[in-house]
Amino acid sequence: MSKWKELARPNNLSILGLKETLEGGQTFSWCPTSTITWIGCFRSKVVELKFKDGMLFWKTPNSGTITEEEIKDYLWLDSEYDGAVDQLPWRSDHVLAKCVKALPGLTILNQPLDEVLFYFILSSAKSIPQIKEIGSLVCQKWGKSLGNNLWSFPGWSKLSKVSEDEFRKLKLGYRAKYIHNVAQVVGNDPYYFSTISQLSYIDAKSELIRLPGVGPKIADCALLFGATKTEAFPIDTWIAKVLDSHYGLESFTYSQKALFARKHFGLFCGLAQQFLFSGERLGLIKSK
DNA sequence: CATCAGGACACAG
DNA sequence: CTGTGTCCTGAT
Repeated sequence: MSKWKELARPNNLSILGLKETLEGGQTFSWCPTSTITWIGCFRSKVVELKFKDGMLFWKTPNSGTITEEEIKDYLWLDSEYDGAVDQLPWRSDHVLAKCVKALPGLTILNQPLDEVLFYFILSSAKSIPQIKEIGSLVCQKWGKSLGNNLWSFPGWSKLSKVSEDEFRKLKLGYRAKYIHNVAQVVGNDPYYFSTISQLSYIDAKSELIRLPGVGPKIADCALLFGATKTEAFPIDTWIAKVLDSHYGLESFTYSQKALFARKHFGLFCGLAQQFLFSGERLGLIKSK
Protein backbone atom coordinates (compact mmCIF):
# COMPACT_ATOMS: atom_id res chain seq x y z
CA MET A 1 0.00 0.00 0.00
CA SER A 2 1.52 3.29 -1.08
CA LYS A 3 1.58 6.32 1.18
CA TRP A 4 -0.09 9.65 0.58
CA LYS A 5 2.22 12.17 -1.03
CA GLU A 6 1.89 15.87 -0.56
CA LEU A 7 0.98 17.87 -3.64
CA ALA A 8 2.41 21.35 -3.52
CA ARG A 9 -0.15 24.10 -3.88
CA PRO A 10 0.91 27.71 -4.04
CA ASN A 11 -2.28 29.19 -2.61
CA ASN A 12 -5.55 28.39 -0.96
CA LEU A 13 -7.68 25.49 -2.04
CA SER A 14 -10.98 24.48 -0.49
CA ILE A 15 -12.74 21.19 -0.09
CA LEU A 16 -15.78 22.60 -1.88
CA GLY A 17 -13.69 23.92 -4.76
CA LEU A 18 -12.01 20.54 -5.20
CA LYS A 19 -15.30 18.68 -4.88
CA GLU A 20 -16.92 20.81 -7.54
CA THR A 21 -13.90 20.42 -9.81
CA LEU A 22 -14.11 16.64 -9.63
CA GLU A 23 -17.87 16.14 -9.38
CA GLY A 24 -19.34 19.27 -10.94
CA GLY A 25 -19.80 17.98 -14.45
CA GLN A 26 -16.57 18.75 -16.30
CA THR A 27 -15.30 15.21 -15.80
CA PHE A 28 -17.17 11.96 -15.30
CA SER A 29 -14.21 9.84 -14.26
CA TRP A 30 -14.09 10.54 -10.51
CA CYS A 31 -15.92 9.07 -7.54
CA PRO A 32 -15.85 10.22 -3.94
CA THR A 33 -14.59 7.51 -1.58
CA SER A 34 -15.19 9.57 1.56
CA THR A 35 -15.97 13.20 2.32
CA ILE A 36 -12.31 14.14 1.73
CA THR A 37 -11.05 11.53 -0.76
CA TRP A 38 -11.67 10.73 -4.43
CA ILE A 39 -10.57 8.06 -6.86
CA GLY A 40 -10.50 8.59 -10.58
CA CYS A 41 -8.53 8.12 -13.73
CA PHE A 42 -7.20 9.98 -16.73
CA ARG A 43 -5.01 8.80 -19.59
CA SER A 44 -5.59 5.25 -18.34
CA LYS A 45 -3.98 5.99 -14.98
CA VAL A 46 -5.68 5.67 -11.61
CA VAL A 47 -5.14 8.33 -8.97
CA GLU A 48 -6.46 8.96 -5.50
CA LEU A 49 -6.73 12.43 -4.04
CA LYS A 50 -7.17 13.53 -0.45
CA PHE A 51 -7.77 16.98 0.96
CA LYS A 52 -6.90 17.41 4.62
CA ASP A 53 -5.91 20.36 6.75
CA GLY A 54 -5.77 22.66 3.75
CA MET A 55 -3.36 20.40 1.89
CA LEU A 56 -3.82 18.15 -1.11
CA PHE A 57 -2.36 14.64 -1.16
CA TRP A 58 -2.20 11.98 -3.87
CA LYS A 59 -1.28 8.37 -4.44
CA THR A 60 -1.60 5.68 -7.07
CA PRO A 61 -3.28 2.49 -5.86
CA ASN A 62 -1.54 -0.07 -8.03
CA SER A 63 1.96 1.37 -8.41
CA GLY A 64 1.09 3.36 -11.52
CA THR A 65 3.63 5.35 -13.44
CA ILE A 66 2.03 8.71 -12.94
CA THR A 67 4.12 11.64 -11.76
CA GLU A 68 3.38 14.60 -9.56
CA GLU A 69 3.90 16.90 -12.54
CA GLU A 70 1.22 15.10 -14.53
CA ILE A 71 -1.27 15.49 -11.71
CA LYS A 72 -0.49 19.17 -11.26
CA ASP A 73 -0.90 19.69 -14.98
CA TYR A 74 -4.21 17.86 -14.94
CA LEU A 75 -5.53 19.83 -11.96
CA TRP A 76 -4.22 23.20 -13.23
CA LEU A 77 -2.32 23.65 -9.97
CA ASP A 78 0.13 26.33 -10.93
CA SER A 79 0.64 30.03 -10.54
CA GLU A 80 -1.11 30.75 -13.84
CA TYR A 81 -4.38 29.72 -12.24
CA ASP A 82 -4.20 32.50 -9.65
CA GLY A 83 -3.56 35.04 -12.37
CA ALA A 84 -6.52 33.75 -14.34
CA VAL A 85 -8.87 34.07 -11.38
CA ASP A 86 -7.57 37.54 -10.68
CA GLN A 87 -8.27 38.61 -14.25
CA LEU A 88 -11.94 37.72 -13.96
CA PRO A 89 -14.19 40.76 -13.40
CA TRP A 90 -15.06 39.82 -9.83
CA ARG A 91 -14.24 43.31 -8.60
CA SER A 92 -17.20 44.75 -10.45
CA ASP A 93 -19.37 41.66 -10.68
CA HIS A 94 -20.97 40.73 -7.36
CA VAL A 95 -22.59 37.54 -8.62
CA LEU A 96 -19.29 36.20 -9.87
CA ALA A 97 -17.52 37.44 -6.75
CA LYS A 98 -19.85 35.42 -4.56
CA CYS A 99 -19.07 32.23 -6.48
CA VAL A 100 -15.32 32.84 -6.57
CA LYS A 101 -15.26 33.49 -2.84
CA ALA A 102 -17.31 30.40 -2.01
CA LEU A 103 -15.31 28.01 -4.20
CA PRO A 104 -11.58 28.65 -3.71
CA GLY A 105 -9.43 26.50 -5.94
CA LEU A 106 -12.18 25.50 -8.38
CA THR A 107 -10.23 24.82 -11.56
CA ILE A 108 -10.69 23.74 -15.14
CA LEU A 109 -9.17 20.29 -15.54
CA ASN A 110 -6.76 19.57 -18.37
CA GLN A 111 -8.34 16.39 -19.67
CA PRO A 112 -7.65 14.32 -22.81
CA LEU A 113 -9.66 15.83 -25.67
CA ASP A 114 -10.79 12.55 -27.21
CA GLU A 115 -12.27 11.34 -23.95
CA VAL A 116 -13.94 14.66 -23.14
CA LEU A 117 -15.58 14.80 -26.55
CA PHE A 118 -16.93 11.30 -26.05
CA TYR A 119 -18.51 12.11 -22.69
CA PHE A 120 -20.02 15.38 -23.81
CA ILE A 121 -21.64 13.84 -26.86
CA LEU A 122 -23.33 11.56 -24.34
CA SER A 123 -24.28 14.49 -22.12
CA SER A 124 -27.12 15.76 -24.29
CA ALA A 125 -30.29 15.93 -22.17
CA LYS A 126 -28.73 13.80 -19.43
CA SER A 127 -27.85 14.44 -15.80
CA ILE A 128 -24.37 13.90 -14.38
CA PRO A 129 -25.15 10.44 -12.85
CA GLN A 130 -26.70 9.31 -16.14
CA ILE A 131 -23.71 10.46 -18.18
CA LYS A 132 -21.41 8.63 -15.79
CA GLU A 133 -23.49 5.50 -16.09
CA ILE A 134 -23.76 5.19 -19.86
CA GLY A 135 -20.15 6.34 -20.33
CA SER A 136 -18.95 3.74 -17.89
CA LEU A 137 -20.95 1.03 -19.69
CA VAL A 138 -19.06 1.80 -22.90
CA CYS A 139 -15.71 1.86 -21.09
CA GLN A 140 -16.48 -1.42 -19.33
CA LYS A 141 -17.32 -3.09 -22.60
CA TRP A 142 -14.49 -1.83 -24.83
CA GLY A 143 -11.93 -0.24 -22.50
CA LYS A 144 -9.52 -2.05 -20.23
CA SER A 145 -9.99 -2.59 -16.54
CA LEU A 146 -7.84 -0.39 -14.35
CA GLY A 147 -8.92 -2.02 -11.11
CA ASN A 148 -10.88 -0.23 -8.41
CA ASN A 149 -14.05 -0.45 -10.47
CA LEU A 150 -12.57 1.90 -13.08
CA TRP A 151 -12.12 1.40 -16.81
CA SER A 152 -10.12 3.31 -19.38
CA PHE A 153 -11.70 5.17 -22.29
CA PRO A 154 -11.39 2.72 -25.20
CA GLY A 155 -10.41 5.37 -27.75
CA TRP A 156 -12.22 6.31 -30.95
CA SER A 157 -10.33 3.79 -33.03
CA LYS A 158 -11.83 0.93 -31.06
CA LEU A 159 -15.26 2.58 -31.02
CA SER A 160 -15.18 2.89 -34.82
CA LYS A 161 -15.59 -0.89 -35.03
CA VAL A 162 -18.74 -0.87 -32.90
CA SER A 163 -22.17 -0.74 -34.52
CA GLU A 164 -24.79 1.85 -33.65
CA ASP A 165 -27.04 -0.92 -32.42
CA GLU A 166 -24.49 -2.13 -29.89
CA PHE A 167 -24.34 1.39 -28.46
CA ARG A 168 -28.11 1.49 -28.28
CA LYS A 169 -28.09 -1.66 -26.24
CA LEU A 170 -26.03 0.24 -23.67
CA LYS A 171 -28.82 2.81 -23.30
CA LEU A 172 -27.20 5.59 -25.30
CA GLY A 173 -30.47 6.28 -27.12
CA TYR A 174 -30.23 8.72 -30.03
CA ARG A 175 -26.63 9.47 -28.94
CA ALA A 176 -25.66 6.02 -30.25
CA LYS A 177 -25.78 7.26 -33.82
CA TYR A 178 -23.65 10.29 -32.95
CA ILE A 179 -20.95 8.22 -31.25
CA HIS A 180 -20.93 5.71 -34.08
CA ASN A 181 -20.73 8.35 -36.80
CA VAL A 182 -18.09 10.46 -35.05
CA ALA A 183 -16.00 7.32 -34.59
CA GLN A 184 -16.13 6.73 -38.36
CA VAL A 185 -14.70 10.22 -38.92
CA VAL A 186 -12.03 10.47 -36.22
CA GLY A 187 -11.38 6.81 -35.42
CA ASN A 188 -8.83 6.26 -38.15
CA ASP A 189 -7.10 9.62 -37.89
CA PRO A 190 -4.42 9.40 -35.18
CA TYR A 191 -3.70 13.12 -35.47
CA TYR A 192 -7.26 14.42 -35.35
CA PHE A 193 -7.29 15.53 -31.72
CA SER A 194 -3.73 16.80 -31.53
CA THR A 195 -4.44 18.88 -34.62
CA ILE A 196 -7.61 20.32 -33.13
CA SER A 197 -5.77 21.21 -29.93
CA GLN A 198 -3.22 23.24 -31.83
CA LEU A 199 -5.77 25.32 -33.70
CA SER A 200 -7.06 28.64 -32.42
CA TYR A 201 -10.25 28.52 -30.39
CA ILE A 202 -12.38 29.77 -33.28
CA ASP A 203 -10.89 27.37 -35.84
CA ALA A 204 -10.99 24.41 -33.47
CA LYS A 205 -14.63 25.09 -32.68
CA SER A 206 -15.77 25.32 -36.29
CA GLU A 207 -13.91 22.10 -36.97
CA LEU A 208 -15.55 20.24 -34.06
CA ILE A 209 -19.01 21.47 -34.98
CA ARG A 210 -18.71 19.62 -38.28
CA LEU A 211 -18.94 16.35 -36.33
CA PRO A 212 -22.43 14.82 -36.07
CA GLY A 213 -23.97 15.42 -32.66
CA VAL A 214 -21.57 18.24 -31.85
CA GLY A 215 -23.12 21.69 -31.67
CA PRO A 216 -21.78 24.92 -30.18
CA LYS A 217 -22.33 23.86 -26.56
CA ILE A 218 -20.60 20.49 -26.75
CA ALA A 219 -17.77 21.93 -28.85
CA ASP A 220 -17.19 24.57 -26.18
CA CYS A 221 -17.17 21.95 -23.42
CA ALA A 222 -14.68 19.82 -25.33
CA LEU A 223 -12.37 22.75 -25.99
CA LEU A 224 -12.58 24.16 -22.47
CA PHE A 225 -12.14 20.89 -20.60
CA GLY A 226 -10.06 19.00 -23.15
CA ALA A 227 -7.89 21.54 -24.93
CA THR A 228 -7.30 24.28 -22.32
CA LYS A 229 -9.16 26.85 -24.41
CA THR A 230 -10.40 29.14 -21.65
CA GLU A 231 -12.00 31.44 -24.25
CA ALA A 232 -14.67 28.77 -24.64
CA PHE A 233 -17.89 29.61 -22.79
CA PRO A 234 -20.33 26.68 -22.88
CA ILE A 235 -23.92 27.86 -22.55
CA ASP A 236 -26.19 25.19 -21.17
CA THR A 237 -29.61 25.68 -19.63
CA TRP A 238 -28.10 26.43 -16.20
CA ILE A 239 -25.78 29.13 -17.43
CA ALA A 240 -28.49 30.52 -19.67
CA LYS A 241 -30.66 30.80 -16.57
CA VAL A 242 -27.91 32.63 -14.67
CA LEU A 243 -27.39 35.04 -17.55
CA ASP A 244 -31.14 35.64 -17.77
CA SER A 245 -31.80 36.27 -14.11
CA HIS A 246 -28.59 37.90 -12.90
CA TYR A 247 -27.34 39.72 -15.97
CA GLY A 248 -30.67 40.77 -17.45
CA LEU A 249 -30.31 38.84 -20.70
CA GLU A 250 -33.82 37.34 -20.86
CA SER A 251 -34.45 38.75 -24.30
CA PHE A 252 -31.02 37.81 -25.69
CA THR A 253 -30.61 35.04 -28.22
CA TYR A 254 -28.08 32.25 -27.74
CA SER A 255 -25.38 33.95 -29.81
CA GLN A 256 -26.01 37.30 -28.15
CA LYS A 257 -25.46 35.66 -24.79
CA ALA A 258 -22.24 34.10 -26.06
CA LEU A 259 -21.00 37.48 -27.25
CA PHE A 260 -21.90 39.15 -23.98
CA ALA A 261 -20.08 36.46 -21.98
CA ARG A 262 -16.80 36.79 -23.87
CA LYS A 263 -16.87 40.54 -23.61
CA HIS A 264 -17.87 40.70 -19.97
CA PHE A 265 -15.82 37.83 -18.52
CA GLY A 266 -12.80 38.20 -20.79
CA LEU A 267 -10.06 35.83 -21.89
CA PHE A 268 -10.72 33.36 -19.09
CA CYS A 269 -14.50 33.36 -19.49
CA GLY A 270 -14.52 29.56 -19.39
CA LEU A 271 -13.28 29.69 -15.82
CA ALA A 272 -15.96 32.24 -14.96
CA GLN A 273 -18.52 29.91 -16.49
CA GLN A 274 -17.40 27.12 -14.17
CA PHE A 275 -17.69 29.33 -11.09
CA LEU A 276 -21.16 30.50 -12.10
CA PHE A 277 -22.24 27.00 -13.04
CA SER A 278 -21.22 25.54 -9.69
CA GLY A 279 -22.58 28.55 -7.84
CA GLU A 280 -25.96 28.10 -9.46
CA ARG A 281 -25.92 24.33 -8.99
CA LEU A 282 -25.14 24.69 -5.29
CA GLY A 283 -27.70 27.43 -4.79
CA LEU A 284 -25.06 29.97 -3.80
CA ILE A 285 -26.72 32.60 -5.95
CA LYS A 286 -30.41 32.84 -5.47
CA SER A 287 -32.46 33.23 -8.63
CA LYS A 288 -35.08 35.87 -8.88
C1' DC B 1 -49.82 8.08 -17.65
C1' DA B 2 -47.70 12.63 -19.32
C1' DT B 3 -43.95 15.70 -19.28
C1' DC B 4 -39.24 17.14 -19.58
C1' DA B 5 -34.21 16.92 -19.11
C1' DG B 6 -26.69 20.07 -18.57
C1' DG B 7 -28.47 19.38 -26.93
C1' DA B 8 -28.44 18.65 -31.91
C1' DC B 9 -30.66 18.44 -36.17
C1' DA B 10 -33.94 19.09 -39.80
C1' DC B 11 -37.02 22.09 -41.49
C1' DA B 12 -39.72 26.23 -41.80
C1' DG B 13 -40.12 31.37 -41.86
C1' DC C 1 -29.85 33.55 -39.02
C1' DT C 2 -33.92 32.80 -35.56
C1' DG C 3 -37.78 29.80 -34.07
C1' DT C 4 -40.08 24.89 -33.33
C1' DG C 5 -40.80 19.64 -33.31
C1' DT C 6 -38.34 15.26 -32.91
C1' DC C 7 -35.09 12.02 -31.11
C1' DC C 8 -33.92 7.70 -26.74
C1' DT C 9 -34.34 6.89 -21.97
C1' DG C 10 -35.19 7.55 -17.28
C1' DA C 11 -36.76 10.49 -13.47
C1' DT C 12 -40.66 12.95 -11.51
